[in-house]
Amino acid sequence: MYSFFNGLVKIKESASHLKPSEQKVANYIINHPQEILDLSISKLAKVCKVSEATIIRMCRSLGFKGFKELKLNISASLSMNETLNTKYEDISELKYFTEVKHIVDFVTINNLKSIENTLSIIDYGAVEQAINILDSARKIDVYGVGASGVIAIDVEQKFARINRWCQAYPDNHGQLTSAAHLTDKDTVLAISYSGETQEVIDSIKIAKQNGAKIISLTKYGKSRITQMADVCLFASSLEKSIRSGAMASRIAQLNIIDIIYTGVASKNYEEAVKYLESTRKSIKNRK
Amino acid sequence: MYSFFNGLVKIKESASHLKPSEQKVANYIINHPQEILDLSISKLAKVCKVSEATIIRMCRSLGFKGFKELKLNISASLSMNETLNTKYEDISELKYFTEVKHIVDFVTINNLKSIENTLSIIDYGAVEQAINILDSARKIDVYGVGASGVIAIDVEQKFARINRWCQAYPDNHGQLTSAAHLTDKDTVLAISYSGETQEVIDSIKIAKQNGAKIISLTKYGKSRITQMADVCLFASSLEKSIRSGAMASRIAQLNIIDIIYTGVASKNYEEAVKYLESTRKSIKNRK
DNA sequence: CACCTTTATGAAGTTTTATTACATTATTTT
DNA sequence: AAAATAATGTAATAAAACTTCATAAAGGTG
Repeated sequence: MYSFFNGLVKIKESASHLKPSEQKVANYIINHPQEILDLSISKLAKVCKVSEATIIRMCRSLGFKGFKELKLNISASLSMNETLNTKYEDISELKYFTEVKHIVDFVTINNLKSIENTLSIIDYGAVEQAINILDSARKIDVYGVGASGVIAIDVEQKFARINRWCQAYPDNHGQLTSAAHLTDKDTVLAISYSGETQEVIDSIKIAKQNGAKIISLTKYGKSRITQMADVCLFASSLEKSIRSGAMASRIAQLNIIDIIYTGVASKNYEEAVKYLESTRKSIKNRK
Repeated sequence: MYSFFNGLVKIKESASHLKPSEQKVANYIINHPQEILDLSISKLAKVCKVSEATIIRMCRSLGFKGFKELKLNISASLSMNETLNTKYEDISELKYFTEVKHIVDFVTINNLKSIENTLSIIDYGAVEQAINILDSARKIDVYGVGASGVIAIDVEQKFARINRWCQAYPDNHGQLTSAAHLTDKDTVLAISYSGETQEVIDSIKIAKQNGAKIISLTKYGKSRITQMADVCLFASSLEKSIRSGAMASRIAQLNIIDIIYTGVASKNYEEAVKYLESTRKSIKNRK
């Protein structure tokens, strides 16, 4: 059975155990993987200055049935890398699009990439801490204005489903009022892409004075909010242009929210399933 | 440059435009992509009961140089799917997780997949229509309750950035009131994952009576809302368990929202850039 | 250090696979 | 129903992959 185990990686790993002339071929492949796909054995033999038989032998040494299988594997490897490495830059600006399909690709790639990038900078320790803090909180306040306010509301809804006391405050007045009443048993989830939103900063200052724990969710990097937070969560910061208005970062932030929500729910598995089930039923009956 | 149109998708898309005997081959490939990689032209011809020449012609019709290129492409497609397909089924239920990393993977893969799946069922024509309708609307009403209400608010914020009159109504009362005032120059964007939310149905009924256009955003498939809508947009319906509470579909819906928003913004490129710029400035000054 | 053994490589031939050119059959049009 | 056009298949050709066997290089042994 054909396996997708990254052909190129396999070659790189095993190259040193090959015979000298086989190594010549392996190295050529490592350096020109894309080109190989267009080359026949005889041409490749010529470029590498080895015989065709050597190439076949190399394929076998690497565990492939033959040259064809090697090529298929390399093609698969390349596509896998490509999938994960698409040039994010190329598409981060709003353009004048002539085709709907281009818009779809533009937006979708941005969103997919932002989730992937967020994943690449994730700090598992911080996620775990955040989950624990939220899990043991008496009340969870969620602060965020503008686009982050939408996320805050999403958090409130999610935690409501598993019967947690969680309230979103998308406006400064509500934030300040609530922060004033918090205790050391409570937690604030502060959402701000820039990490510099004044309203949120003012509010968590008060929350902190009252002993509440602060969890921040911002773009990657130091900011006034991260400096005040007990635990910092980050969403991809690669989005360059607010001009694009695409706000892919928001989707990455939601992904993080989903993660910590799932973490809390899973820590209380039995209970969570029960609540989710009754939430589901009560929504269904409304129809 | 990265393209979503990997070999298999290309085949699926174009299969219907092929000549009958070529279709036989295309269908076989779609159903047994993995197997193709091990088959020679003559063997494939035999299984499909067509001539070898037909196969070559099909490859050309699909835009490949020949059979070899097609095979390489399929191999690449499969690996790409594999990269993103990792055990989707296995993880669609909330579990008791022992490792934070498992939670992160669980949630992230679900979210990535839901965007991907949404893309695979996208109807470009409908997207284009939706963009045109929204672009020319005097006022845009966005209806959605619960989780969809959060999305509705997101839409409002997005369109506000490019200076469109767009209002979210996450509650039934507001929806009904606004619907009563709509005209045939207006558009309603109706968001409901199930497509059966009573509040939304009631509201768009009134909007329709007043001549407003209806665009729906629901899970894939027929529903009461889609039947009333002029244009139907769909987000992946693969999410099996409401129990998971992960609501990956929401992220897929946001992706669709981003797409139509970007479409409208791009149709008015100069203007949009201007508004986005002034939005950015005014937010910045607040800090 | 000459001889043998083992290992590595290449040249030429064989088989398989892909592709082309042309013939035949079906389908449409007038 | 005949002519024109499109679709498909057959058989020949070209190209590629793979095998076999010969030869050369390296390494060890009496």
